[in-house]
Amino acid sequence: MSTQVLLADDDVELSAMLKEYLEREGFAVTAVHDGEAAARLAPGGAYQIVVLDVMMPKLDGVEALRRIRQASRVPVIMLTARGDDVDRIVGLELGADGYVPKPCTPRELVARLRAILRRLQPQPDGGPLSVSGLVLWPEKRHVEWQGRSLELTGTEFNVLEVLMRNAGRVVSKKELSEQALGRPMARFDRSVDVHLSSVRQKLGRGSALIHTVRGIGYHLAKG
Amino acid sequence: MSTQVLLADDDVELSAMLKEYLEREGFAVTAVHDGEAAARLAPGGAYQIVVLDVMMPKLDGVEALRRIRQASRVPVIMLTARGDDVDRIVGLELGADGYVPKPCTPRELVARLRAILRRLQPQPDGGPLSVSGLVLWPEKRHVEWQGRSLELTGTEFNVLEVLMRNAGRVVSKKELSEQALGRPMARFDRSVDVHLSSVRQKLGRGSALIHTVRGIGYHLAKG
DNA sequence: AAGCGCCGTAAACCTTGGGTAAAGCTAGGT
DNA sequence: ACCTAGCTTTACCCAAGGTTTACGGCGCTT
Repeated sequence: MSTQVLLADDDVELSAMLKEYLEREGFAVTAVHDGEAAARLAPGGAYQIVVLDVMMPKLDGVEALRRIRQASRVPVIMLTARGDDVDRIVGLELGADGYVPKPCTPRELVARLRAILRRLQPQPDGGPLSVSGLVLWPEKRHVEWQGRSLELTGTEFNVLEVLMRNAGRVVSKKELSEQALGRPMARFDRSVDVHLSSVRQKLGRGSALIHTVRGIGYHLAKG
Repeated sequence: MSTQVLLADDDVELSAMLKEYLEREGFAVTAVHDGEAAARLAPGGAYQIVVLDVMMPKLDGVEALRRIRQASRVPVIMLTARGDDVDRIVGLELGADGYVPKPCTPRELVARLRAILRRLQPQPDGGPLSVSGLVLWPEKRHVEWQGRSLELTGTEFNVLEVLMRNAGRVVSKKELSEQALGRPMARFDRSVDVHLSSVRQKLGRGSALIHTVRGIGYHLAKG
């Protein structure tokens, strides 16, 4: 089974060329030409990796990435103008897994794709996470607490997933903001607190599992 | 051979304190107090790592970094005002290798230095500290005494960590204030005493491990 | 033994951070 | 255009915890 790639770039000719090259290299490529389509298709689970051009009509790459991250942790590579470090930084903070300066040769892109995929392989994803009575299926976006299904919103789910992936250690609010909300934490930003509060409410008695570490972040008890 | 650090910060007192601490941690420190000197010395190859305050006379840290990067890839850590994401972004864009929010404890800075150096040239570090029945995990901010978890506040944890890192020798109250509270000790300042008192209470019988050395500081028994 | 300075610690004080309800704001759906 | 779900911001309150104060005790010095 070949690797499914979602390629989002508004330059139709360039896309075609990259697609052809990638397919010759053994990838299966779906090409779209605006950020909206990318944001719609990427989280569906059909793709192992997503390539996003930063400059795109309707929705630019950064905004598309933000939306994707609200629903999915699929690996994303950003294509940025060469030397545009700001886009690069913003992208990485929003949770991009890599970037490639543009213009680039198809070979550079493939090398980067392979590097990212190799780096992410060792994590045997896909199985459910299970921590002290909580069971979470990342792809199904479904959680259960002591066998009962929890009705969480997208962000609440992300918050809980990050905590479960790091069960047993303190996760800083900064990390939670970046990984679960997909953006750097700002001063006076209470969003993480509020989502966490909601998660606790929905957990009911189980809320005791999540321990506040004042001035740092939160901690999900393991074991 | 110890690691050569170039420290650039215009606050002379703070520099002296950081220098003292870094030297006790095994670094060799050269301190300068403006960006011009930093930019002149940093690229020479004499230093393994450079710490730059963003706010400095003559040449600010960002500009100094820019000049350094024209001539050298020496690792650079920026000291930025807490929460100033703009400086942070600009710094990273220009090729800084890390940043530390200010004010920070010397311990935070050292941790960051070690992290950067480790990332750039793999050196092991970071396991739990273990001293006569106490086990402390710095990253998890968790301590156990004879297998039982201790519920310490942030500062109490810092105090105990400093004592454990220096187990077997007397640690002065001045050092404790600087390293655990992150500020120089003032006259009539009893804060260290009070935190230490709390730690002892929570240690219960184990409080016997910590000896008061009248007129100097405290001593945590090793072995 | 008297005096002084240092320490232990309880308690007052005060600042900061977190919980959470509710208002504000989008984006998507109908 | 309106409605709705859900994320963010705001606002208020309370609690945690850091610092300062106060006082009592102990030890060293003379």
